[in-house]
Amino acid sequence: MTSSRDVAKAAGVSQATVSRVIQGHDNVRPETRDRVLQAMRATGFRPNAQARALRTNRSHNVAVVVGRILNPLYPALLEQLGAQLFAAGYRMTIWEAEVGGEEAAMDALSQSLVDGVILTTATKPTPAITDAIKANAPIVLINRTLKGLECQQVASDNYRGACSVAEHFASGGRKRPAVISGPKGPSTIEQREAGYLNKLADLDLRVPEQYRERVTAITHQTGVDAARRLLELPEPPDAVFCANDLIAFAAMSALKERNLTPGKEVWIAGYDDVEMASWPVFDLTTVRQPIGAIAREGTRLLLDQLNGSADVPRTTLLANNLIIRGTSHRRRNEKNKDA
Amino acid sequence: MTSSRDVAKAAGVSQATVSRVIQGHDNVRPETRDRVLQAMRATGFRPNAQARALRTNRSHNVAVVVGRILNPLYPALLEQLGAQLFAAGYRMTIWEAEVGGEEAAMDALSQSLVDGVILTTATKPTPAITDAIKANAPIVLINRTLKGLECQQVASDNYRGACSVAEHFASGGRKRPAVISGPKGPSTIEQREAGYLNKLADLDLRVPEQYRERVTAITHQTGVDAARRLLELPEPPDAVFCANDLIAFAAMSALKERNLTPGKEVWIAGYDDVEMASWPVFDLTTVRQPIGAIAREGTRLLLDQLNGSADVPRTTLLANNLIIRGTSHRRRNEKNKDA
DNA sequence: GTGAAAGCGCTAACAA
DNA sequence: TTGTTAGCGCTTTCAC
Repeated sequence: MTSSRDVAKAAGVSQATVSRVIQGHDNVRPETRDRVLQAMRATGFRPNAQARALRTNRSHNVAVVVGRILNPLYPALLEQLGAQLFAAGYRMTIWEAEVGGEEAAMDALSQSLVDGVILTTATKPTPAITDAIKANAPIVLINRTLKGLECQQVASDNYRGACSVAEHFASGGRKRPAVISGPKGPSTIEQREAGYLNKLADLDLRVPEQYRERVTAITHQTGVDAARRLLELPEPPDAVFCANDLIAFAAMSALKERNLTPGKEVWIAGYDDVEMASWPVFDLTTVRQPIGAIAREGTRLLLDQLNGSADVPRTTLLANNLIIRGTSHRRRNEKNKDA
Repeated sequence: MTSSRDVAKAAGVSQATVSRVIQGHDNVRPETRDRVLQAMRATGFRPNAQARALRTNRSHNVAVVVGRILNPLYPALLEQLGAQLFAAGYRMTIWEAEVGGEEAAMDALSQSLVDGVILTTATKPTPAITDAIKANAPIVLINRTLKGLECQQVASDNYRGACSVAEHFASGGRKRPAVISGPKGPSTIEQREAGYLNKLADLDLRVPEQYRERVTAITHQTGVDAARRLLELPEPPDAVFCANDLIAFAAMSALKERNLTPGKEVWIAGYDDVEMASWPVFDLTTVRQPIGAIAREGTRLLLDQLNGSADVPRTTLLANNLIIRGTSHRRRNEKNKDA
């Protein structure tokens, strides 16, 4: 490993000058700079990032904490986050919450391994989180929000997104709407459930207890089971809103078992608009989250904080879009009703 | 930020002793150790990982380079890799090859930012890769292999896996097998195609040119298009082997368009056995890759190299398993034929 | 415009 | 068992 000292020797300058060239300072005579660059190339020099990080107390590394990375929403989110951070000169390290990644990320923060943390799946304000935020550490919550936490939070408006599903069901003449919700905890799930049920109530559609299913873990199997329970009822629902697309796909499996066609006897709607939702086999009505915008805004807020230009902490909610596809169909003369 | 020096002062010992306690050396009197630990807690001390990394020249960080993270195979692979590395005391940074991540990861390696690199989607020996390997840098290729590269490589045996599909098709009485292959380059794709075609030839089943489709990018749409072209032929194939599960799902979409049932008129097989393949809606015959074993073996080889106990570079191929599901069905009396 | 010198927070000889 | 000391490779005053 050649160091800046070696380069200095080779170029016949001081090590400090090499450092200036590395950083692109303009107070170096062009001729000198060229000589140094030459020497760098000749020696195959690469500045040691650890040393720089130690000196500047900046690692240019951001930790992103995710939940089960197998949910296709997260890869999409990560891709966006990675691109945003990369563009800003940061690297992204990924930490899985399920295996203690959340605490580990906070640890990394206090060890100066990462400059900031983006939490995408925070479900409760653990001591690790609240302590760090109290210490004014650069932490941003995206996707899921947490009430009463004094930090920047960015999510999509899951409540209103779910409302739009309720309206869609109602305007489509659905009389027995049901819901398959997810685990208690994640704000996303809770708000979708609340938005859907409240809006339906506004529209004079009560959702009885037996039409309210809940999976405790988001897997295909649990989704299928929940949907089966609904379909086995004496009077099955004629529309099912699912906590997310994965559950909706599972519900479609359950319909298929009974030779029911989504969009005919039973309408189905999901949430997220993961890529698969648009595949012809699924053609799923769902609510699209502005993943790109969430990632962009979250990154921006974190970088602002790192640059000291932090705004006052607030929760930003971005608008969602109902995407109507084949699993729910409005009759033609109703098209104007819900403009 | 409190440093080890602060702790030393608080505990009334030298900074070196604090360092010993941090590292768990046993040549510290228990009483002294306790005093130091006490002081650590009191001051909220966290050792600075950058400083340690600079000193030891070990970052305990491994870069994993992936391709399009949206292919569900990669999240699964990453999850396994992350768990393995975490268990060994390493963190994982993820780099996307598509946005220059491969070069960037090599850069990070030469900057001592990461201790090693795991490439999951290497398609050709770029100068960055070959130079690094020539310099004996800790680099391991998994999933995709590269001929003639002097480093540890771990993959599943895609050639033989594809052979088993060919045998399955043949023993099921398929007469007009086709293939939808993927982009040229990735060893996985090429070997699947070769294994399938060669084995079919062995079995006296030639695959004519018009039965050999190829998508240039792995997306649902390109897969649908390729499958359509096959189905529009005067005499369409009665079995299609797809480069991976994503393409197979797309082929199923194309069948559905024409009201064909996968497993009846046309058999479909994929590759990877991503989670969705087992969903009732797909119920896809496919070849399961031993993702866990690949991750485990790849991690082991990298860590060996980091510990100086490196073996001679070789390419390890792990066995794959044909998973027969609903998109291909053998008649009962043929069940024994291909034991 | 350039160099000398101090030091980021830690590890690891070496001494005692 | 503990302390002293010398750096790891860089950035950043402060002189000149």
